[in-house]
Amino acid sequence: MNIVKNKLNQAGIKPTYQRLVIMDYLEQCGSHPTVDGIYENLVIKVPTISRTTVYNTLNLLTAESLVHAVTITGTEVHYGIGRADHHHFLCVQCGRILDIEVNCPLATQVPGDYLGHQILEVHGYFRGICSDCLNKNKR
Amino acid sequence: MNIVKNKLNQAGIKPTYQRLVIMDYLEQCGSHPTVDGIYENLVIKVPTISRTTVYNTLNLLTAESLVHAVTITGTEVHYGIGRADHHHFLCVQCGRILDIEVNCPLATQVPGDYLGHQILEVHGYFRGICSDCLNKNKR
DNA sequence: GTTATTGCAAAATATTTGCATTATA
DNA sequence: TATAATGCAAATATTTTGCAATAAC
Repeated sequence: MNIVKNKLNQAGIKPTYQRLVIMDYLEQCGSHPTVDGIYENLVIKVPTISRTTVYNTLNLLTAESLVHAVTITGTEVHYGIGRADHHHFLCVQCGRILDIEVNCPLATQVPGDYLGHQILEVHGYFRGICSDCLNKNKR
Repeated sequence: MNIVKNKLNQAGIKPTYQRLVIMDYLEQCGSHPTVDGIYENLVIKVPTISRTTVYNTLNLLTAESLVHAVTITGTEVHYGIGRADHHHFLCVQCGRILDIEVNCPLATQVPGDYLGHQILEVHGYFRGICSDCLNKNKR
């Protein structure tokens, strides 16, 4: 929890209790939860927490690049720890989002130039069926 | 307009007047409009058209791969003509979405395998400032 | 003429905003 | 204690759904 506090301090973000638990949950859960997923998990331990604060906090943390937003489903936004210096895989069967590493020619030189356009970010969204679901389907 | 009609017929989709004008608009407009953008443009010429029909039609055309959905903004869904066999660039200044061609190692072998996960689709989302906006900024 | 499509209204879902209360440094 | 963050309620935005009227072949 102190590590999380330091991260917020270093980014110049006031480490309130709510921000600490939200950031800590993101680090611990090991997946890419939605606002509602985060809220539903935290409200058990912190009954006074509100969806508004979860929204506020994630917008702030995203702006400061402590977390990244994943819009691969097209419905709710999912959030992950750290900058989006990797890509994302959505399992269309179980809905899980996995981090994946790919060397995309343009991703490796961001920020870069493409036909006169200045590229600042690259997000690779991969859709398919994860290995767990493939195994379940075989049985 | 007859070309559009043939496309729908070939896909086994009944070519109603609404579907024809929606598909035709997508082909003609040369950009990636939202449902609302399509609706607002068409309702001038076709006052009886409804948002529901635009939603219905785009969901159908997407399922049949005649159009592709672009979720790069994280808010509304944008739509483009044809399969998503290319990637997309969002200008964060003017909001325009451009098609771009990139040879991503994984994209070139879709469907493919990545660490046991079966990849069916790849969507590359690039964010930055388009050449037009860069030029405007210089002046 | 039968079946599928359209379009209205309402519902469902996701996110933002206004503002009074509360907690932080 | 002054300022910023929280959290409730309401508003906004996007998309889906139920169903009666309509159009397609």
